[in-house]
Amino acid sequence: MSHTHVRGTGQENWLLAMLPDDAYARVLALCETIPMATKTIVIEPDVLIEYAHFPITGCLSVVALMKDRGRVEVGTVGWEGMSGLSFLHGVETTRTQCITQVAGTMRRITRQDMMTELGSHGELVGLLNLYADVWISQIGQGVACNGVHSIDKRLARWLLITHDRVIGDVLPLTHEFLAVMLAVRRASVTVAATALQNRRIIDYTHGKITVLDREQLEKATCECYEMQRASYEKLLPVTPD
Amino acid sequence: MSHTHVRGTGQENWLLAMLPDDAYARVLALCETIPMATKTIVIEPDVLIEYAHFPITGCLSVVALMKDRGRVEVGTVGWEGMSGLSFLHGVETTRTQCITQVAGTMRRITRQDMMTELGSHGELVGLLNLYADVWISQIGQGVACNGVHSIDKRLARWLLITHDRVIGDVLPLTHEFLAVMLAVRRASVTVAATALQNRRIIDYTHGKITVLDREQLEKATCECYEMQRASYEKLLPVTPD
DNA sequence: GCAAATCAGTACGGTAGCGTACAAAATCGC
DNA sequence: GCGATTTTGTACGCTACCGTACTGATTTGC
Repeated sequence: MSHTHVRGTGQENWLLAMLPDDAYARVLALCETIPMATKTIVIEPDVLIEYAHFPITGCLSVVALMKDRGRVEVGTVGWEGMSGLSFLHGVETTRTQCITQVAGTMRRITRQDMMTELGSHGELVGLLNLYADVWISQIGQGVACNGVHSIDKRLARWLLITHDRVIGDVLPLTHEFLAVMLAVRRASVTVAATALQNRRIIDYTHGKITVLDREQLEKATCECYEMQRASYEKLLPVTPD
Repeated sequence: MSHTHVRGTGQENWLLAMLPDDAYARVLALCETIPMATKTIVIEPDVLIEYAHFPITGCLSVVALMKDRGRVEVGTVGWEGMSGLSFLHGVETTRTQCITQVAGTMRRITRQDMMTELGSHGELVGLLNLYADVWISQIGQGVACNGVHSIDKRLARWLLITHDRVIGDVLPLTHEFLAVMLAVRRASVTVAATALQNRRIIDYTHGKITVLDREQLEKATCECYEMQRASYEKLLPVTPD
């Protein structure tokens, strides 16, 4: 494991794992644990949010839908976070879509159970507050990065972020999908990815990108990855392993 | 007033104005009301936040500082909002800078008074929760917009956002400053601004941009302005005037 | 095992925006 | 009012990325 690598255990979502025992038991009893297939839409824009999702493996993507049918990723949610953060703020719809990016196992809780839990006990509220702060930092850095950095660097950042959120070194992602996430042409992704492959930093076959040399990948990206990672570590100290 | 135009009264910050009388009196007693000069830095990255600021007139800008000394605006705070939103989440530092963009009058409250207020009473917490949700929507749309829209459109959006936050139609902004905010060259701003001026949509002399035809300006921008405005209006219903 | 579908490689002209530079115009300090 | 400073106008070659399109490679479905 690289020194800067933050990885989930694949056993439990971080927010849930950090709950004290009694709160954990209480919240877990409200959750359903389900497999989530790629491209499942878990939140539609401006539609009452049905569930909050806590990924254990796999990850979700928060996506802004543009009028011209364009789509741009705003942020990524993995084992460290939750979809439906609006619930924390007492809001039950959002203007962005949330879609499964990498299939995995997730716990989900209904809107009503979530609102009841948040209204009656403070443990989860405290953790979600920390997560909200991190989320704001993340997407703030995303605004800046999308404004000024090249596709090469943004691709590397995106691979690192996803690598942090899956188990293993294989990311089930097509160039087409990456293009949507980075808001660039599919062809641009192919060019950037080919460059990384030629440098033996990644390898890929159809729909599967393998991270070969994470250290070099970190060197190939912009500062934004490090910023984003640091904002997690400030607030979400990783349990020793 | 244009049909889509949301403007402050210049008398009070919206978050404070929406407080019930007793809470308003209590919070106001904790605030200091001060003039704020352009370019005053109110929050430094990773430094303990001293105050939360509630603009009454003028506005603040949240800016990401890049390692190469580049700067990119993440979002804008005016009469509808507050700097130091982290306090809501129990966090006392942030990774972005907050700087005065347009001089004005603001109320400020110390970290300790703010934390005490948030911990002991719920009225302000409720409003800040709504504002946090709006803020997240705003910067999410900013991620998308910076990713895909042209400088022309982004400039128009930025002028509209600022116009919504100042009293009158004169925005005291130089091209140089706008360039930082949009993360583009100063020369690019001049070209885009000149085009708007030729169309009689704006006028400017050194450091002062005047909005002449707001309706056309709205037509010249991308959907992102409308999205951002809508997210305010959903949560912050404007008092009738 | 073969057809259909998906995914990846590559190319080419077009253009938005960059870095840089320099000069003109407006404003400020005194 | 005059020099110094700030702000704006404009130009030029350059690069990254776009839109589009076509081909080839791999996987999937049956």
